[in-house]
Amino acid sequence: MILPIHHLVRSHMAEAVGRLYVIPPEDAVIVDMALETPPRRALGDIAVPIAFALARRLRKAPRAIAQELAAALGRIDGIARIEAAPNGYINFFLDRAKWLREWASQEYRGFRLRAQGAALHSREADGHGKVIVEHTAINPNKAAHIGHLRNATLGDAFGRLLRFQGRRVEIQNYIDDTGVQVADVVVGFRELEQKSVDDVRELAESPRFDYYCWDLYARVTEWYAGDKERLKIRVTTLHALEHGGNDIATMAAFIADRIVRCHLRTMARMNIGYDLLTWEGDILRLHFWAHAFDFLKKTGAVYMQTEGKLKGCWVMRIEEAPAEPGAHPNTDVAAAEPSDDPELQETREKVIVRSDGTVTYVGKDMAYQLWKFGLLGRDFFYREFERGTTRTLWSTTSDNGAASSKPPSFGRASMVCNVIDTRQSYLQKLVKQALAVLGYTKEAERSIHYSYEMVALSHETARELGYDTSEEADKPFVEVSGRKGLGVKADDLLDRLNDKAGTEVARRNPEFAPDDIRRTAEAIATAAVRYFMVKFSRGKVIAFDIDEALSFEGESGPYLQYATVRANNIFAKLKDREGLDEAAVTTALADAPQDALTDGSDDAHDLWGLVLEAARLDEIVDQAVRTLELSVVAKYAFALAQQFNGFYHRFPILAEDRKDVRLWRAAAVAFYRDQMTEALGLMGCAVPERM
RNA sequence: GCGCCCGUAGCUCAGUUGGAUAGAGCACCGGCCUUCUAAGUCGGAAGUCGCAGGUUCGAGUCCUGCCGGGCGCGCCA
Repeated sequence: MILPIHHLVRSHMAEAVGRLYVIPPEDAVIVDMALETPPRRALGDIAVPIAFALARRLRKAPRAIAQELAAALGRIDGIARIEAAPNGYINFFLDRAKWLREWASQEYRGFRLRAQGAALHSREADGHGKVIVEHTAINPNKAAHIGHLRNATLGDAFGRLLRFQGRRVEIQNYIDDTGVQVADVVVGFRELEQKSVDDVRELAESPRFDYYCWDLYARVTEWYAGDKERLKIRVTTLHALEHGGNDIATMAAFIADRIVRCHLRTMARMNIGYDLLTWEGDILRLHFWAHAFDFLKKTGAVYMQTEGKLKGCWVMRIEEAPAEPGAHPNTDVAAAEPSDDPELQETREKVIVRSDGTVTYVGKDMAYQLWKFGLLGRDFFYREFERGTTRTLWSTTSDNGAASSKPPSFGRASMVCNVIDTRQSYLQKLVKQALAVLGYTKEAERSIHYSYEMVALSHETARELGYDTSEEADKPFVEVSGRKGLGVKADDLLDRLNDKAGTEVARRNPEFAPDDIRRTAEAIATAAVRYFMVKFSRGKVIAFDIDEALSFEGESGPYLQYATVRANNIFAKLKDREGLDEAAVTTALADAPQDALTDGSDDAHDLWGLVLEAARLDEIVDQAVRTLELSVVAKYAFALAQQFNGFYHRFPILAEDRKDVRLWRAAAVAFYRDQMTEALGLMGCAVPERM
């Protein structure tokens, strides 16, 4: 695709700049050389604005520099022409026929796309090893809601992008099975419903056990609010849970297991899967924290506070944000000088171990993060949790007896991405800092908090769900609260989308069997949700509106699918009516005249424009990974689909009489279809055969 | 108080490491189905890019200050 060509252009430019102006390759002007895509094909395919950067240094007009460089570049294989634009850009025109022949060829399809990405990235020193992406991490005490869908969709897609780039990826789902939320549901069953472990087992056989717990959890929250004394029961439950070996712990373990299975089913509907479930209970039982604690104590990263409010706690000093060099001259002084204000002093210490000896949440997270990098010196045992058709889901275990003798290698990553909403930024920063304090600066750098904003509800949707929104009338959206049972359950949303898509599919395809309708509707529903979740930038609060999410029109997943199905239909018809398959089309390109691509007409530019845009997928993925911004993939795919639809309406293929024109158009569509399918795949969306 | 994020068309949002004429979707108005699926397409109307300075050949984008909104800063998780 386009990145290898970028590489080619870059290296030739660097050579020419070095030769003409005696500038070494490590100079910033060459290292930071930007490549752009000109706004119109008539202007070129790749633009280099380097003459602007050189203008000041050389005391010369950008235009003159561009002209000198363009002349100095000479011939480059795969580049048809190089032009200095009057405004100072250097524009490269690709050899259209050469590249389209290559990209549309059968050999280029499928695995070669990935192989190329892999080859490219092996050149990068960084990120050689495995990348762990942790996402989902839903408390296993109730059904998943739309907020969880945003997390899982982002995490899953991010993992797919990394794999596309040829990196090794391990997807982990962290299960907090010993936390307050699970304890609360246990309290609900025992105190509010007087249920035994066996009663709960029986109840879990009914469908949608997760929905049952959703309501129960909301009731428990209310029950606590009714009498604060009742919170003591939560504390004793929590202790029993952490201790293990009792009825409470048995019930909690059972609930967590069943709810996790519910979550896995929900996520499977979204094409989301995992490599490993990591259970907090296992971290506890295998004493990961004790090891991490020794480590932190030895290095002095945490120390016992002997006076003040935090007396008796093990604390970590919190580093103030380091001053940007030259940003604020005063900041360095302020940071270096210890404050005399005792209040301020205290805010700079974070409790890691409480005075009663129990470890805080962030402490456990530090131990977990150390394990992810293979720095803890301890490991879990592993067991198979579920065997799927394409991959086996593994789970940690602390029970050596239940462990598999030959598990794959987990952990020991060279980079770790934690997909967690932005409200946990502070804590994630602490985890990162702990690594740095321990001397693992490289690992600290490669601890990435993939943060994103929350999903709220639009006022209309909140009202539709029957919630009183008068309290938040002045806010632009209504916050989701799992505690109050407020929110849209993921499965409910998917059910509604399935129904709606099913109706539409049945209407358009009367010949479909019920099974075809169901399968197609599921693919459409999934694409609708997934696209909706990635199309916004991660830093934006989504005010979830049910009608907007249910829409199959405009900028939506189904639009992208539709624009791909159409392309496939062309080839289906070509084969049906004329027995002409894609391989025949692409081989015939070898000696087809190139006028349709290169005669300088608007039609030729439009044809090539579709091809070039489709070729940019690898560039877009690169940008998305670099900026942790998946919406660029969504926006790119949508724009590409729009471009194709415009092409589709203007340029017939089946009804085109000119043989060569027809061939080039078909080749362009084939390549577009491959790239679009790949792009949709990166977002976890399938392309139905018909829709 | 401190830290992070957001502010672009009526609404919801794009706008790449600063670069060629600020773009989409929805909603609104008007065309296009004997033609490769109208979940589509073409056209129209709609913007002091929150405000004020600054840096630059060039600022929606970078810097400073302010205004408005969100989130975080616990011996909760």
